[in-house]
Amino acid sequence: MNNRRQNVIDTAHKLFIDKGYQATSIQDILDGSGISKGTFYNYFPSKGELFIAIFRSFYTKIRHEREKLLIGQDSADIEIFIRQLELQMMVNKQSKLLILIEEVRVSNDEELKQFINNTLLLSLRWMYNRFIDIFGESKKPYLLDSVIIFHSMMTHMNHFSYRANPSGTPDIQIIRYCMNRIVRLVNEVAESGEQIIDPELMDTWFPNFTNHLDPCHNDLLQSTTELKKAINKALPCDEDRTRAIELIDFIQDELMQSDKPRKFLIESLLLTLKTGYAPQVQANIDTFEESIHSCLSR
Amino acid sequence: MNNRRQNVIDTAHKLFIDKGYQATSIQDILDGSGISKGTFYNYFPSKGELFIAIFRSFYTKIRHEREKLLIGQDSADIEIFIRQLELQMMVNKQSKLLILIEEVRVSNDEELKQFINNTLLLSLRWMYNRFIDIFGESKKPYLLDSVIIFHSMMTHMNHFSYRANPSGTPDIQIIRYCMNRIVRLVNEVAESGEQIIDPELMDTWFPNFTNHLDPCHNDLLQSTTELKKAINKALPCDEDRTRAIELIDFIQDELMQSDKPRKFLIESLLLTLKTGYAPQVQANIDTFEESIHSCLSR
DNA sequence: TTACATTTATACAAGCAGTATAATGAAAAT
DNA sequence: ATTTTCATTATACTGCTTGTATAAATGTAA
Repeated sequence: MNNRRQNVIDTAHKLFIDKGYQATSIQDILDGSGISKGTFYNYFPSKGELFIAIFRSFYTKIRHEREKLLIGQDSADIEIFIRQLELQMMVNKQSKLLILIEEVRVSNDEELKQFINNTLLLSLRWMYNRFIDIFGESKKPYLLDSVIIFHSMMTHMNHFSYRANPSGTPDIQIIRYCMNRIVRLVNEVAESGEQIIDPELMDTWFPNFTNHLDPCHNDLLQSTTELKKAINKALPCDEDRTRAIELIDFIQDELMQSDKPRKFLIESLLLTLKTGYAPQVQANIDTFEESIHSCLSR
Repeated sequence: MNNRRQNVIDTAHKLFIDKGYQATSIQDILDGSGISKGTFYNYFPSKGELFIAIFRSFYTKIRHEREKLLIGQDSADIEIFIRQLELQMMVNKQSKLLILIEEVRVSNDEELKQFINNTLLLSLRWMYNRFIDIFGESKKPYLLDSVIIFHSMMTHMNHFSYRANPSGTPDIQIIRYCMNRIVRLVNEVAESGEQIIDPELMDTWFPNFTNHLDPCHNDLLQSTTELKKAINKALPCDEDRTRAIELIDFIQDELMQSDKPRKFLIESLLLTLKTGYAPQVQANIDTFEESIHSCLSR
């Protein structure tokens, strides 16, 4: 039953937080959740996949909430971006995801390492795109450098601030501090023309996301982003728009996160989307549908 | 024989670089260096201690070379600091120390983790003191924030630049890029008065370096630094000065790195120092001698 | 040659991830 | 009502890990 499986996930998550991923043996998880070894390996093919299951649930949640904050807002508004970051930090703090990732990022499990690596890169790419929204296309050549610096700044200031005073500095203060720094930094490097890493190279960092994993996922990401942008422009800011975005997010998730995407679900939602909500963005929906079908027929 | 032991260290270092620390089993090291298990545990009490042995040799080297660059120079000169950073990056790159540390920093071995942690903090503290040299005492309240940002910036830009183009951006370019950023940043936060972490708190981050490890080491560090500063001021920039600094460094190392500091060596060197080289800095030498004796009589 | 230290080979303990299998139980289909 | 199906359990097993223990072999210096 799914309830039992979820219980194992929760128990393992607690144990991982308490003792660390490596230090938690499968036996610990069995004892903690009261199941047998057979059942465990019936639920998860390996300890690494269990971790991925934990991680995926939180990360999917973050992605959704994060996009929700953007609906109907000006994507160039820094305050929205700050709210998105705040949300991320909150989820990370409560689930201790970042601490666990640090540990797993260098574990023995090659598959797990690559998964984490990809997720971090995706997170970086999201931030890069948001920086383009905020600082404008003209600053593009300097925004990958800036994002890398911003990300590392946030991570480390957060780490040491927590260490200096566990109950101390509120997240928002660190975010604003880093944001103040990076705004100046972007203008500075744009003016002096200093560039270390060409953003074009970022795509080459996704080794198996674009290669061994279905290339269609890439198309899907592309068309989803485009479609959402179009909808945000075309539709007024109301319930319909919100619903449409939610539909699209659900379809994307089902296709990318699930092993066996439920075709009937997707077909139905797509129909709703086409007829009900968004006749104005027909072209984008067509592209979207195309990439969906190429995903389904892999 | 010491030669055999060193051979084991070298072999292990190679294996660690190739396969990673965790993935390298002791059996691999035995096979690689052609010794038996008994001999291994005769040389090193554990795999973790072997790692520390590897690490320590490189880090000691870095510390020495780094200080040598400062002899007879203006400690506020940014160019000297840049040269010191360049040196560090070179040694790290060639020995892949940083990559290994990343892995070990989150391993199961609690003792090893703490050792690495301490070393990183020492490195941060060194950088903080150098920042005080460079930016002046007046900027002190903002320099810990700045150092944390600078350090994380360097690490990550280096990481991603290597990833984007392994044979690419030379170290010096990244260092200068980060240095340009941080100079502006320091002035910026000093002007606006934004502070996240109070530098006073840094000392509380050394859990067992100041506690379970001899407190005398702290005194020793203090008096060594003071003495070297005094010598740099008092003596002309010649061979005598260089020799004196080298003597001091050797004594400090022998006391802090060796399990059984060779008392006769230290006594002898101290005498040389007192009579031969530095009669002008008697006061400092007295303090130095005091902390040496408190270290020896622990 | 004798005495001592180092090294080797090997067996061992306790732990790990993951596989395999026979027995149990309970719901579902006939 | 009986049989089939399927998840679950307990347990034994493989092959790996770090680290300990020990007797035999080797070298080395007095």
